[in-house]
Amino acid sequence: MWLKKNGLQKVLNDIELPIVSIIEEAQNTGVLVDIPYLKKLSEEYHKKLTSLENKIWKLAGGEFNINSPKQMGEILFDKMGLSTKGLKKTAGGSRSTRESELVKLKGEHEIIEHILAYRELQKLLSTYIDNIPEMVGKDGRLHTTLNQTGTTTGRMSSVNPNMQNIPARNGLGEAIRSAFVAEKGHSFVAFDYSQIEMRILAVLAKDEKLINVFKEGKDVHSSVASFVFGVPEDKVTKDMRRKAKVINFGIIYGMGVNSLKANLGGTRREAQEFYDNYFKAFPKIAAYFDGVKKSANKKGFTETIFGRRRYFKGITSSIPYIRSMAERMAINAPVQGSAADIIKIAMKKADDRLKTEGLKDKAHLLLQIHDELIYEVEDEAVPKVKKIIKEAMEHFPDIELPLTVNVTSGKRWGDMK
DNA sequence: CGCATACGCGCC
DNA sequence: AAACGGCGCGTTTGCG
Repeated sequence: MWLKKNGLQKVLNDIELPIVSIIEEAQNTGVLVDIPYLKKLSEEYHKKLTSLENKIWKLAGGEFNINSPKQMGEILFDKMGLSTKGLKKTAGGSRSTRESELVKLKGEHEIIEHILAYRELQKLLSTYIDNIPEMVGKDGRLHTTLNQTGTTTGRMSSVNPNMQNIPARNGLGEAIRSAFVAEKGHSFVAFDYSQIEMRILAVLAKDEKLINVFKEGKDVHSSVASFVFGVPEDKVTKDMRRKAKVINFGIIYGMGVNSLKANLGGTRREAQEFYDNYFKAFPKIAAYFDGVKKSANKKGFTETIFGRRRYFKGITSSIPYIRSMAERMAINAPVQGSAADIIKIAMKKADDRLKTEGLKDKAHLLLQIHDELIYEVEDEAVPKVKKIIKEAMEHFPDIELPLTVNVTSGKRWGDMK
């Protein structure tokens, strides 16, 4: 009754319920882990960690707990007298020692680079390398728990361990991903939506310019740069594209002028001008954001394309900080949530296709990582599976622009092409 | 001793 | 490079 009243029956029936068993299967399947590989990595990294620890203690002129931000602040700013000018405070009012602040001190003392290197290794060892082997089951596979309704926006989450935040970016991260391997005679096949949140923004805002960028298969950052800077596409410089990328990325999080300035560098004026030019180039997006805020303020919730709601506290607050935060959440929720809806629907469609094609026992879903599905597939079935799952994920005839899926495969998660 | 926070940091 | 939106988790620290 309550669901019907809130118009969420379809979200439950058409999106969530059909994937309950699919998620359960993925959990039961698990991911095969190369434990000896992790043990070797652990030894290697622990050696480096110890060496860095000694170097840091030497430069600091004494031993302390490098893992303690409190002690780190006292050493750097009190004992060693490094400048705190322009450094951010933590939420609790202490001098922050997070990476973004420490890099500002790189020129002041060589200890900084060693601290950053230590932090990176410590994080990888404690969270992943030394932890994961203990969680691997008797079957040699790691079985995460995927929380289907773990977030306010509609995304899933993953716990014990969180398989959605396994390192991916830097060189060391790749080394960790390589610990996850496909069964003999199988490969990983990964399908990821390209720029899905920008595409959803284009759809939600009904912005023909942005919709056309995707219809024509153009590079979204270069195209947006061309519109915002008012130059032809072949005159878009590297720096223009970089700036457009920052604003494209920030816009779906409800970014304001201040955070744009912080992220672009330069003066407030320049940031304001760039910000204004963006919304001048995309007036439909400005109008859409305005409408979302107004509607959230009036109704107390936002909706995704498929009717999933998120309710907000603070959207009517008179405290600017509280209200701005709620407004940023309100801007982001339909975008992030619609993407979550789409991939959940795609999970069901992909599963149906595997069944009708008789491939259900040759391809198993392992993970969903927000805009990406990862399967383990029998080698001989890989080409067929690539084709049909890509099709299933891209087939959204009611969405008025193409949803593009990139496909990669490999024997190790850290080595996908 | 266990538990809750603060902090920092991994992912999309 | 970081991180406005969304998460989970390890370590430290302070408290009961």
